[in-house]
Amino acid sequence: MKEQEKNNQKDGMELSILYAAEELFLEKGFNGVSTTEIAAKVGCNQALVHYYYRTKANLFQKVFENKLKYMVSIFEIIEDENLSFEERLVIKIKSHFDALSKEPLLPMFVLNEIRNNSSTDIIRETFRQQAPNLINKLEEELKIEIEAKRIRNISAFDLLINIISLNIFVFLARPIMEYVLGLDEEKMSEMIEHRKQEVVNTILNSLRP
Amino acid sequence: MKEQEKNNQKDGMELSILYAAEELFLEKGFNGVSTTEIAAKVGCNQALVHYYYRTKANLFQKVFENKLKYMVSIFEIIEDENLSFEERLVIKIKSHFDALSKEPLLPMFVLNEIRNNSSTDIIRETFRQQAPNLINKLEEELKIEIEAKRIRNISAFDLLINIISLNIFVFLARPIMEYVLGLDEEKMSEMIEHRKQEVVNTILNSLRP
DNA sequence: AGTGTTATTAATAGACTTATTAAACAACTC
DNA sequence: GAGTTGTTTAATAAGTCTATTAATAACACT
Repeated sequence: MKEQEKNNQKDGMELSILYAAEELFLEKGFNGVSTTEIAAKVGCNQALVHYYYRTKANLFQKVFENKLKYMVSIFEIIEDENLSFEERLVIKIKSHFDALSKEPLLPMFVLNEIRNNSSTDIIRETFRQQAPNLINKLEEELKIEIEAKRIRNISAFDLLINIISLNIFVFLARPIMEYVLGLDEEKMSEMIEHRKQEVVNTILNSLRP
Repeated sequence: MKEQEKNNQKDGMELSILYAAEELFLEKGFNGVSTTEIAAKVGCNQALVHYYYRTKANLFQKVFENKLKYMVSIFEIIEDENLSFEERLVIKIKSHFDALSKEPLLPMFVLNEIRNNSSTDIIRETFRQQAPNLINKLEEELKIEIEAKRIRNISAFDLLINIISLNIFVFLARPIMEYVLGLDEEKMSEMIEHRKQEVVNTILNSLRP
């Protein structure tokens, strides 16, 4: 509905299709969406989807690449040298969390499509490009802090996994929580905001020497 | 292959089908598996799947219920009154983690099928039966510890979420890690074992007052 | 206005899926 | 050994999905 008016008019049929596909794939995954459904959402003929993207897999790949890029870009955070390690860490955690808030379906989407081992190559490449850089940087920072006995001994890998685990979960489990806890939209975002702070507390506390 | 010989012979066609379905659904989800594929795995005619379970959805439901039961049963742990809170907590964390190790595909499976909002009723019921009981018990224990200033102030809900988040992630992200880090089977289980200890450390540390 | 190019649609082929049905088969009872 | 019951199979209806094709509409340019 919204996507339609946004881009249909002039330039945009190709993009409209991409955006509609994006939304649907995020919600239901590759197998859960048909090109017919995408066309219906855009309000165009189903053949048009194939006209622009040839195959469904092709279209999906485009969506997936975009999302994956966003997912890893989350971690590229501006480092402010004036701040302490702890202050920088808090910023990292919170901005990671906030980025997920903006795309709450992203974690499930990526994890699930990885399970379906579609497009493993893109994933491998994307992560291999980003992960080592990220970990090495963090490792250096940690070394200093650990040696100064300001935090306990922990590897960058473990710290990163801890942060990601804690940050991601609430978005993965959102549907469960909604009905198990019976939360409405508002209570839900309150809870999410609360979790953000709790993750920060947990991580910081867990790092004390 | 293994399932076939296990149960095909006498009593077992009905169960063979269930087990084959279980394995396939866990691996690929509802949409990713056809009754034809299930039959092929069992080595029987496709109509037989429907003979015993009428519909694919029906069969899936049976599998899902079983898995969901297992998932929540993980938390029903024998409480040893002689142990300290910390000791009991460590046991809980570790046995939760170990249970997941035995069914590493379970978290992804459950989370994903919840997203596809198939069978939301079963989920709601199952969790509503178990969750409050679990949380209340933990809440009581926590109260004592917090009042005695042995741990920081934290809600049972948050602690539970923290534990589950940290424990689950490594199984969700296993496929990613496998190729990103290039780990073989052995290195992988080493890493998993390492993570188990790291989760314990993180949780315990994070609870200190 | 006419011609060539691009965008869009309707129609449909071909592959697969679920589910049903009727018939073949096996096992067991009397 | 004929009949009854329950199990298994082959065949197939009905539907959906992807992808292609041929025909039409829209547009751009001279």
